[in-house]
Amino acid sequence: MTKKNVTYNDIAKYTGFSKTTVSRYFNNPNSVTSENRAIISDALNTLGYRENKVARILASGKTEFIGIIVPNLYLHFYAKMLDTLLSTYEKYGYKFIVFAGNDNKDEERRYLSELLAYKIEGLIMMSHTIPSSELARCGVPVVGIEREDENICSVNTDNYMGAVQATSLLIRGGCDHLIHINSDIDEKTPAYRRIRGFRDTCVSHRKEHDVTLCNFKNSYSEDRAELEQIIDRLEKKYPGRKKGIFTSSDTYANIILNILLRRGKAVPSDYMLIGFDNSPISEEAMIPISTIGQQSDIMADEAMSMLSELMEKGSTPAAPEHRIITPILIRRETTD
Amino acid sequence: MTKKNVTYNDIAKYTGFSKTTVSRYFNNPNSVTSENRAIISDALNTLGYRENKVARILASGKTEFIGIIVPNLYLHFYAKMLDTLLSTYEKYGYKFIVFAGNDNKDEERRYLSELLAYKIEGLIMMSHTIPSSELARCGVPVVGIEREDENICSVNTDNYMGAVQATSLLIRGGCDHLIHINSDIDEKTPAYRRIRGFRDTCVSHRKEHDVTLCNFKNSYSEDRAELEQIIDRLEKKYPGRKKGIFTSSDTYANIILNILLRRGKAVPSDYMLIGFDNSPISEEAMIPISTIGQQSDIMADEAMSMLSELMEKGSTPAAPEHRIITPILIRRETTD
DNA sequence: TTGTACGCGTTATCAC
DNA sequence: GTGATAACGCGTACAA
Repeated sequence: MTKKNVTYNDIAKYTGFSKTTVSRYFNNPNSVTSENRAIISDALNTLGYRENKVARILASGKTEFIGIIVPNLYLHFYAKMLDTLLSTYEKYGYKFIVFAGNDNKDEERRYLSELLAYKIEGLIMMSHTIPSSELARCGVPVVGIEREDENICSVNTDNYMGAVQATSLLIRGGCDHLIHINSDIDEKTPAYRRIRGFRDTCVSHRKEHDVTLCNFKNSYSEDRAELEQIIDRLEKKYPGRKKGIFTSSDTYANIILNILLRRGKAVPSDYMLIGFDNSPISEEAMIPISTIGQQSDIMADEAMSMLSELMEKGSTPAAPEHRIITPILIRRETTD
Repeated sequence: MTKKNVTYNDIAKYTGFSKTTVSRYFNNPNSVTSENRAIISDALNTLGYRENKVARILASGKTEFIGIIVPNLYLHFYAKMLDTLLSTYEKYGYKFIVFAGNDNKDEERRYLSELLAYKIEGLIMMSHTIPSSELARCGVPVVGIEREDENICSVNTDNYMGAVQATSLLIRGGCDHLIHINSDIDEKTPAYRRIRGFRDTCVSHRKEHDVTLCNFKNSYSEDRAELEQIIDRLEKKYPGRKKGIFTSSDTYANIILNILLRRGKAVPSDYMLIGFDNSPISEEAMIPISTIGQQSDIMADEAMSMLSELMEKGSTPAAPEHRIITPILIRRETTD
């Protein structure tokens, strides 16, 4: 945009061919003599041509844009997910316009309409604020990841199974009392199934258990203070019993681990501990923390393959398809 | 794109106005009667008009696109930086097309040319593979963040000052022997100045010191193994001396902390420890780790204000401007 | 194999 | 305040 843009027209004039031939040089090279291809190629170089995909979009109707809205990128899960999604460029060729909507519904609506104005061909939605009923009406294929997905296609971790695996591991480890700590989430979010998986497993094994829902602030000191109180209560209420704690995120598991170690508790003999996400902290903790690993590479790939299918078809499916990815149990030192 | 797109033409026919008036409704509303505005507004709703910015780009020449290439998003620094950059949408209105180039020069070149094809108005470059000499010739304003920046504008942390602060803290803490651990980086990268800052501070205080450059793999187990050996050597070489370790990243500081605690060393009395980045791990570690905090919010804002200035002017400045952001010393329990 | 003519949806420049 | 008309850069029938 600095100087004048070189266009097909310039190349055409310079070479004596028509714009059409220049266009064909790019889109259907075989229909141009190899000699003429060389001539055009030279002209492109000497004139310093730069392709303009914006014009191509207008003519062809294909933008090759996919919109992504993430809640944030300081939580490792979203960062990792976005990283993996961006890497699919090599395979699918779609370009990504990315927004981070910090849990603000109106902002995210603006992001969405901005994306639609740029004629994205598909949307990958990881934020929670806009209900799927609304997303389903936006006119482009949408795939949700780990969010409420009643009316849209989605890719989710098998949260229920993840919780079952985690809880079973604690039971096998000989814990007398099981605790699940989660934030106070909506029943419609996929992560809610972790609570169900925990409860069901405890019940079917006739294990004493608690579910504690907290109002986490995503601030280390505040969340730590809250978890300190929870540990206090547990110590008082169930003294001497071997406890197994399953948290909804590795971050909380790590905070609890730090609290326990500072109090001189033995992990895993007094307390067993398992988190969720396989985020770096789980591996880097003082005692490496067992966790449930979401397979973000597979999830990203499924999301993209699903989305590209939807974009091919053009029509939205009658019933939204939900793909469930089984998580992986990662056993480390807090349970073994 | 699902059905037929509603365009200005449709609105014009429906209302009896011309396309021009419809355009003015959006771009210069005051030049249209409020009654006619109402009529157009109704038509837009009933026909279900959706603006098409791609067409606007072609006509106006302004894409409002900024390209971002990050090396990856699993390192917290990049994720946080991207998060903050994306948030500037509220202030500047630019949309971001994002690529993650995994340290592959040819891939990143393709990303760059793809971005140029979409007529980005500016580029924010956080990857290291493409030399700034090449970036300077790409035809759009470029701002680099924490990378080699000889020929481009940039925003960097004052790495030298950060290292001076960190080293001084260790010295004030009474350490006898100082160690700096870094990866084997190029002298041209901003982070190299951490090494200089460490050395200069040690020399001016006449402190015994070592600089150890490692070949880190970004794998916990491998890096931990390497750091174990380094601690072994230190223990043998300088037994009984109080050691102060300054690492180039919080991740390494945390690994070292874990190693030391497992070996029964006392932190901060036997060893003092300070990292770099103020990443979550520094706060979440068993003993909260002192660190040098890069002010990523300020850096992102400077990068954007700089880039928007460059984009306004249109011309590249004769000499690239380098903005330096002073980092913040964060004192936690590994030094106090 | 190559060229002509038109369309994509908007903005800009004139007129009125 | 409003309307023709020509760009913007490229793709694509259709014709040659």
